[in-house]
Amino acid sequence: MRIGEIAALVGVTPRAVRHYHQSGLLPEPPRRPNGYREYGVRDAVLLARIRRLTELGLGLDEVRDVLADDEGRGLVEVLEELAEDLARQEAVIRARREHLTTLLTEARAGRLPAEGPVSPELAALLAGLGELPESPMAAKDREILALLDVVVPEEERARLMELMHGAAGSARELYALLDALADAAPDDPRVDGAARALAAVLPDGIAVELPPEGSGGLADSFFADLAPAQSAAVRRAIRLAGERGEGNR
Amino acid sequence: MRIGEIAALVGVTPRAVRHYHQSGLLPEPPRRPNGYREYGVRDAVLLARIRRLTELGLGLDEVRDVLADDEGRGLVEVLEELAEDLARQEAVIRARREHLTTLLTEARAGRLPAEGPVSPELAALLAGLGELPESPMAAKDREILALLDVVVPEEERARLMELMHGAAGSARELYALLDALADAAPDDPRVDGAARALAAVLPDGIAVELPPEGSGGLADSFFADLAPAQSAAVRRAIRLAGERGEGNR
DNA sequence: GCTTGACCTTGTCGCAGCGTCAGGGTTTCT
DNA sequence: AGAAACCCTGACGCTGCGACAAGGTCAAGC
Repeated sequence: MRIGEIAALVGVTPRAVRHYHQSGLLPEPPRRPNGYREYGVRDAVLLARIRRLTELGLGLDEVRDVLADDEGRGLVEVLEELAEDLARQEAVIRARREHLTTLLTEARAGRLPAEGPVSPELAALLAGLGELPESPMAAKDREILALLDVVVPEEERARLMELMHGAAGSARELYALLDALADAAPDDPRVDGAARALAAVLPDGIAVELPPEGSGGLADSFFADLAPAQSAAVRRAIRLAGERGEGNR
Repeated sequence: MRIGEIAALVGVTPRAVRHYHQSGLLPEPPRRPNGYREYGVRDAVLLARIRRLTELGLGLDEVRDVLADDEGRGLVEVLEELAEDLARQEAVIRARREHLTTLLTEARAGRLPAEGPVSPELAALLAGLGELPESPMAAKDREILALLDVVVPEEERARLMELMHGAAGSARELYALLDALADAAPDDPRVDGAARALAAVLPDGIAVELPPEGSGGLADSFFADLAPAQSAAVRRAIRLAGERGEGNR
């Protein structure tokens, strides 16, 4: 048989057969005078074995090991390992799939968050915020929330989103207050009002959960991303909430 | 933030971030005087989006498309496509896993066929053959059966194995008869007896199902792989069964 | 001042399992 | 005789980074 025949017979491509030769899985058969490879039954038998093993999901080097082993002792080990591997893979895929289907039903039912697919918790929060008037601050806030969604470890996500739900009611006014500060100076008289309003919805302990300022990292970048007056308002709000927390304790 | 910080924040490696730069997924941020990249909040937001999407299983170019699209229209399409893909993958993996677990229980229960993992049908047949005395012909037959197991399409496998089950009863004697011909000449008187015995268990129509001789391919290789007298016996057996089939019709 | 260690930079190779050219020769059918 | 269908070797491509190499930079401790 020539390479095309044996390949078709066993159900692989000629290229794959050559590849197996190259990687030493299948010995090179004798050549005809014209240089063509000439295969016999034992090659087909071996190739079929290779195919069965690769179809199970073994890598080529594992196949080589199993074939070399000659006695099924090693095979069982490899198969067990493979079974575990497949179990893991299936779990991953199923999780992805479930996530995906919920996302898809959400997306088809109404809107999907423009920030891309997010955790169910955050999706609920964003849906609760609903349709707010056009607001740069709101947009920024949604982005930050989506970022936190990735940053915060899963265990704490629920708690965090709980806190946010408390603030959701006054979201519209807070956004308006902060938007008004977009072009204001840091000592604008409206900064104080915005800070108080914001502090009212912040949880008491928030100051200690945040890394101190100036230590680099996300917090500083966050403030740098806001307009000066906005940044001042948020900073003051956090300080207020922090002092209130200490007073309570 | 420097690259290590943003990477840790979002939960990827610095290498991945650079890779996203290279492939245009994430714009290069400004550099500090020393050449370090300096990231801001918007980069983190974008990177988090990328991570969410890749975690769903999208490829990087799909991520790019989705991000460029800016409106979720394309996203839904991509997600649907991905969902189908995942469904297929899961099916494949589950099938593999089931096959694997049956194989493993078989292997642990007693023996697994030395030919490697085979279809359940063939496994049953081989188990039925049981422990035969040491026989080169038996070994060759098992190899050929394992080959056929891969060659024959799934629909016909059951039928084929049925036929083989009919012959399993007389397997021991047939192997002995053929083994005896290993070093015999093609005109050895024992060829005739072996041919008759073999023909008795062959199905009537077999001659027409086989490709004609000399047409190349598996059949010729098969005969070439046998000793001359063995090959003569098998050929004659097939002819006998064929004539008997015609006579009956 | 000097070293150490933890960062950062660019650039390159490697990986699994083949698919897919490119650039040639052979066989076979018409 | 020409076209179609095979075969050969050799080389690059693909995915999503990991893992070097061969440096520069910065903060801390001696």
